[in-house]
Amino acid sequence: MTDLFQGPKGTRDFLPPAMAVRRYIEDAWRRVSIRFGFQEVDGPTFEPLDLYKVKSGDEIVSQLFSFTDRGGRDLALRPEFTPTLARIVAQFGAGLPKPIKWFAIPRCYRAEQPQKGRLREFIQWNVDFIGEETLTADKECLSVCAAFLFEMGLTTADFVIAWNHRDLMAELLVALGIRPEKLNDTFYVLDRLQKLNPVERQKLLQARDFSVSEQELLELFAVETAVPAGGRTALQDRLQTPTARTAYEKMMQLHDQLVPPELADNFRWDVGLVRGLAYYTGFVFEVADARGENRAIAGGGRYDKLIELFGGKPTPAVGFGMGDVVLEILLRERGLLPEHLGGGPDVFIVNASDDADLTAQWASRLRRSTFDPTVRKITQGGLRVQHSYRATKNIGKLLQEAASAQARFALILAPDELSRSVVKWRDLHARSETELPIAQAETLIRSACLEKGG
RNA sequence: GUGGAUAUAGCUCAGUUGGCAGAGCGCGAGGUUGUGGUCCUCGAUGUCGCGGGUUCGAGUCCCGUUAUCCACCCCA
Repeated sequence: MTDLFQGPKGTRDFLPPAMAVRRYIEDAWRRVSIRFGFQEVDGPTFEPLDLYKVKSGDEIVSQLFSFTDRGGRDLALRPEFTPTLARIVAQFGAGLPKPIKWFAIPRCYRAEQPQKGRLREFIQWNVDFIGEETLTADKECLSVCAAFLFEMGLTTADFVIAWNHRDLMAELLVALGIRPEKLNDTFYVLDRLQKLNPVERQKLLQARDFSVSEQELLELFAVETAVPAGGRTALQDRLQTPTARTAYEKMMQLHDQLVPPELADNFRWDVGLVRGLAYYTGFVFEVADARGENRAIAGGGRYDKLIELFGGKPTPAVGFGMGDVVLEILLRERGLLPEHLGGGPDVFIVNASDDADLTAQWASRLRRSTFDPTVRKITQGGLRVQHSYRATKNIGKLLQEAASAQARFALILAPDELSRSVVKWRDLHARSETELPIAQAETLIRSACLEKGG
């Protein structure tokens, strides 16, 4: 015990129940992506270190797991997928039909301090819409994201989507009196103002050297974030110049153009939303727990310059990522993880006869699938078959094992029936039983399993 | 990186002023010569996270260390 190795800090072991949950989530990601016409891709788990240094931002770079190979090349485990995607598109995009609609389910790595919802190794669903500069692409990303959340049983009461637009926001801020050279500081401050109390806010604003009128304006933003469309607010009262009014109007128009109808109630312009990734160019969004209890569920935005930065043709792109860790916590908290994920076998063989070989014979017959070479497809799938590895012929005990394995049917091989050339076929859910003539048993069993929703 | 809490069986945990290492669940074998998650009996598994100190004696007190959880920073 004391000498056992433990998994590295911030990693997980997936025993069968945990693996079943992971598969449940990944399958849904894949299913929804494909339904919207996205195709799955993947890339290497590690990349040149410089790929992330160029444009991901200091925060990401400080969390990289990096190493040097024997040829002296600096490499890093991928902390996110977007740079890999942009690299691939920069290299191969020219020959691909546009738009490119891709999704990926990569494992990613960040060397940060593990905590609730944040680990050092996680799985992140990525959906990217590349080569389309109109809002159609942004909207479709929002719709895919929402469709998945609904698919898992979440409702508009469970999550909110906050959005912002960096360029329009900059325009608005300048029009409202922020000095252009203070824009970066302003974004930095806006991102955290709402989480601070008035005294802390004051300190932060003074530390960043804002003028009195700038401080007053930012204080307003701090109090009034996530402005609902249409409502008259203190911010609207500040729109005294035509340019300010225009900038604000553009923002509101964008809101109306972006919002998917099914999300009207929980789609909000959030002046405090900036997002740390340095490659985002305009529209950005983040999906949050409506109860405010968890970390961001998903986040994304436009990165129109990243592909050309990696040497590709100028290509507009928008996408988002969703991590498995927070999502699983959220689904668990809301009671939305089904029980018995993974399911049990179709047939559990209970062999109470003296012939131990019978178990293997029946198992191999039922497991067999039929491959048709002319259509290059499996035309009849093999059944999922299990049996006991214990010596006992106690039918009660063996049925108990069948039940705890979540089997749907039990095939009972016992001396009395075998001497009459029949087997017993028990429906473990209905607790009903019939006899099948051995000669037709395989056919009857296959159709029974198929009927039961196989 | 910084702070707080925690660490005892596979899991969840109890363990009194320092005095023989415990329960429940799970796991294994059996109880009825052939029918279910129940019941009964029996069984295995521990250097009490690791290292040091105090003491006649440490799971218990002290110091260090590692890991986990929570929070900060930031975000999937």
